[in-house]
Amino acid sequence: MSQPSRPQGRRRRPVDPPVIRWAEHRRLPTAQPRRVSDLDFLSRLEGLNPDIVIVVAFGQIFGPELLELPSRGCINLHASLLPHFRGAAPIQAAIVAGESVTGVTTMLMNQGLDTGDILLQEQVDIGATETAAELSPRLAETGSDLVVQTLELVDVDGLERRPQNDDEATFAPRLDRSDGRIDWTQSSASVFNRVRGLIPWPGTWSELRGEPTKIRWGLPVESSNTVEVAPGTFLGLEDRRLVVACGDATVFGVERLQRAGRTTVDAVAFVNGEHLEPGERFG
RNA sequence: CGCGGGGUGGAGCAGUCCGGUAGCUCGUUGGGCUCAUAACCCAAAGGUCGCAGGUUCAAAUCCUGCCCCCGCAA
Repeated sequence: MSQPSRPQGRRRRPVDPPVIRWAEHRRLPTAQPRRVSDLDFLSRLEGLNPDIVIVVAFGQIFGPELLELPSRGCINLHASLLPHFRGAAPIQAAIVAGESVTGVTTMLMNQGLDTGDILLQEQVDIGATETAAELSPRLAETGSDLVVQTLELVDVDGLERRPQNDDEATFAPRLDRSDGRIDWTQSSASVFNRVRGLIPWPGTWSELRGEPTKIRWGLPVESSNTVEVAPGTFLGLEDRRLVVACGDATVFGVERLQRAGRTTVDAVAFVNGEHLEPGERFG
């Protein structure tokens, strides 16, 4: 069961979610309810008389009828160490926040947003330069193991449920394109966390000469030029990096960037092609 | 038929509206300068202007068709 197939890509063709393709390939029954509260869908599910329902990255809110349908409840795998980073984008939020550790959690679902009692939890380290694109599959791997463990414990009634401490809750709301806008007044470390946390989507960008320019990759660099200039100011090319002033007297070295409609290029090519001069500002 | 941008020496781009010798910043090669250099100076090589057809005395530029890449959108 997954979300309805939605138009995707440049041609706007409806594309089946991967889970649906996987299941159909194996001749397994599928369902793609527009809303899980649909009566048709609920009655179909009821007919299966499920013991348990496993939910991973599904994106729809479950109503009480559905939550109470399986005899042993609905279990959700969430890609964070709850109660931290409740919500739609926990992986990205952990990186953007500069965390060095995150993890996966299985919980017994209730009506709140990722507020159910915790069943099992496992930590996963975040690499110092790791991107969300790299961390996601690692969490998926650990998470799938955790789901299996959880089910094994359910089988022998060996699960303990631990309520979440709501006072420690933080939130990771659904991302959109505006989250990718770089705030150069932040430190270069924060800029870096955003750049790597939002790969591959929505990506980070900044305005240059009135047009959005994607900042594909870069690193905080040593400040050889601590002069007081406005954040976002292009300081020059250093070590093949496009050096931009950030907050707290730090500087960020952009390595790859992309203008709208153009391909991604390295910093040297960008400066050559755009005839970018020191003093120009990103914003 | 979702909206839009692009394809020009090895790289990134300008030139296309308004047809008339292929241009810029780099890179490469050779030479010079220097204690030395990725710095500086001089010179050179390197391009079927995505493909095909059409219009024209003349097409990167105008017209038609096709191929490929990308941004937005999810």
